Amino acid sequence: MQEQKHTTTSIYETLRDRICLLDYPPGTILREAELAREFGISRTPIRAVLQRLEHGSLVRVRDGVGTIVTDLDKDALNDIYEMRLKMAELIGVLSPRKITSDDEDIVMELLKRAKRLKDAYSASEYWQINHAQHALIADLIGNSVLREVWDQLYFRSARFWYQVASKTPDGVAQGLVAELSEVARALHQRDAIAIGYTQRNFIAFGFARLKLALNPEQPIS
Amino acid sequence: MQEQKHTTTSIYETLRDRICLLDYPPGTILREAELAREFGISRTPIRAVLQRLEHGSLVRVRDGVGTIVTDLDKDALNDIYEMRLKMAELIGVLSPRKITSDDEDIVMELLKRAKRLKDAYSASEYWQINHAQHALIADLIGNSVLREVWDQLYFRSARFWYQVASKTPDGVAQGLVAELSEVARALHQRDAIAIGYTQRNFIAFGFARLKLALNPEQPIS
DNA sequence: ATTACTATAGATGTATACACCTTAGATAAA
DNA sequence: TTTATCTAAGGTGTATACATCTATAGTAAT
Repeated sequence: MQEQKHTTTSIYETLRDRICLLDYPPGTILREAELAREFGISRTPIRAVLQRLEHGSLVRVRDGVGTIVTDLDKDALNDIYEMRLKMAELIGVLSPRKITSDDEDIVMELLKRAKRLKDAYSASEYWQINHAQHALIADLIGNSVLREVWDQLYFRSARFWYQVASKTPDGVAQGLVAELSEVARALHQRDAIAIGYTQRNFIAFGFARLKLALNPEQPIS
Repeated sequence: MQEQKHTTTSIYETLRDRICLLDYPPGTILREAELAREFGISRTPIRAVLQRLEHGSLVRVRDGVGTIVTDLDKDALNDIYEMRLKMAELIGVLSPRKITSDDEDIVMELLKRAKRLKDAYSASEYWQINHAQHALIADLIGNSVLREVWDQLYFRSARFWYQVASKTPDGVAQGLVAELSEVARALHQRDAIAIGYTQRNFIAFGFARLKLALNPEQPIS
């Protein structure tokens, strides 16, 4: 179909984003032959990509059936968020890299975009800003292992958070502005620990909203 | 060669252990065709195994060259141990599973074996006891994400520790007895947090010995 | 009507031929 | 002697045919 511009990494990112953006909702069955046709390559490199996605717990490959986009039960969701909270606290502790004024510039630009988002919400724009913020903070992490874990957990939880976001756009846009404002302040003070705690708090906030959205019948007991 | 008893998972574990036990030292080049011949299968499933090992950072696949067993520079080693210390502290915090008397029985058995090891050292026996202890503690971890990270970091650092162990067998055998004794006491008191802190301390102790072994010229400043 | 079995369609798993990439050694020019 | 280039050997990457597994729908027996 396409002009062979695809590399395995780009295909990986494409499929990962489709899963995170719920183009492939949980339970979707991906077929290797179908994907191979779409990207104009054979099944072999597609299989490598799917194995990589499986390693990130985004899909499960089942012999004779297909590659199924994973779902998260309440326990798994709890485990992921519990860990994200703890990892956030480590960001500023494990020898982060030095914060520069370039970092400030980037986050100020994102803040502008987020403020515009409050007036005119766009799901894809929200996603992109979120992504850019994540990339910025991940880049501050000095410890390579922590960065890997931080990254994986972000993509593992993204789509469930995104599901909530699309339901209450006003609230999340406002939340994003608040988050970026705090990050901007912390960057200005060159305070990496504050960055981590900011992340911790907004992850906790997001988790609370997520639980509320998933159990709408149960008020906070 | 073999009678096709191999499954991809068993081959993965075989190669992983060969790397950890330094049968394949860092820098070793693994060739897909060679491995395929050894296990009596084609290159295709071998490639899947090697990709899995690459995800665990035990090898790097280089086009046109081969699959190279990774080495660790000082920074990477630091990052891994820094994280292991922090993960250990979380073991007892993130809702561990209930400790039973079965756990006690297992560790007491391991302790007996470790004590015998002090008289007659055997590298493979040391390795097996260490493995069993790791499996026992990993099984106590309630949070599935933490368990994954804990597991991966264990295998990622194992061979470097093992390298030191083979040089000073007496010290490590004695250290293993001390570690298992503390674990036994913590298990007896049903104190999961103590388990985590015990692990943290022995990891720190091991890291100090590791650094000493890697920089023998530099005394502790 | 229900249940157990069977056949079949379609998916992933595997084997293999070929394409492309990397590197070392040979070779020729300076 | 040194250096630059070329060539060939041997590695991983890809395409494709075939083997095997799974689930479903149809069919026959109870």
